[in-house]
Amino acid sequence: MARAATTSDAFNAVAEPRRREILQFLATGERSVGEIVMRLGFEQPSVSKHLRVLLEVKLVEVRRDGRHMLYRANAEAIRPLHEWTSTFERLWKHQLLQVKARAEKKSQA
Amino acid sequence: MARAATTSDAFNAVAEPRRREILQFLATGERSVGEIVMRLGFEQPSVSKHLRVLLEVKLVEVRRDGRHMLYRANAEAIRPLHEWTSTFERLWKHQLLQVKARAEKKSQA
DNA sequence: TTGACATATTCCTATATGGGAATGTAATGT
DNA sequence: ACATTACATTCCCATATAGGAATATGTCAA
Repeated sequence: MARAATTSDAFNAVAEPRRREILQFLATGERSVGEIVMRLGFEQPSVSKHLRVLLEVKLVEVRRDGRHMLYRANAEAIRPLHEWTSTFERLWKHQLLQVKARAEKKSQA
Repeated sequence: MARAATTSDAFNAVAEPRRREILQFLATGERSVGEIVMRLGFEQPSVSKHLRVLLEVKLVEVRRDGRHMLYRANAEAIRPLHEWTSTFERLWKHQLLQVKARAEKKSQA
């Protein structure tokens, strides 16, 4: 088997850095494709293709306004990622304390 | 260009579901490859290969114990993901309230 | 040394990508 | 009807998988 499709879930969709940039820009509000192109400086077809992927996994939603397509982030679809990473929160806080403890022990010696 | 390498960063590495399963299992403590194989039921070479990817992006660390290789999660490497998703937290809370508000308005009508 | 155990690597292949370039489609103004 | 604006889609291609099978490497025990 090959790698899972980018459209298979939010995890795969946001693996692409440009899609993350687009999402973060959309987090500031509804934007047209042209505004995204202007702001991020990607090629227009590239932006459209990335938006399509984001749309398929419901990370964004669209509505038409004349000839403009207005995209907005659907934050709800990012929650699963947030929750998955949260299961490690306890762990990294713990690990940070250990690192600190070792550092302090060293500075004493 | 093709898709970015799975080893290019934590985002790409955790896009693969089996790697997420491995990481979550390792969050419960240090484990040998054999224990991971037993617990998750993947082929041993598959586990080794996934661990290699996780290792390259520093999502796990290893130490040898006799013929066993003991892997552990490095939670610190997951933090960037957590923080990225956190930037949308405000947004989804807001969006949830909107959904609720609409629902209540409807039930009144 | 030999064998058994634990893990890693290599080879193979089907498949999905992301960018570039070109083209298609939809909506508006005149 | 036609030109223009705003997006979307298609075609092409180099590249990186993930799994399966087989094999290599490393460690210990007798």
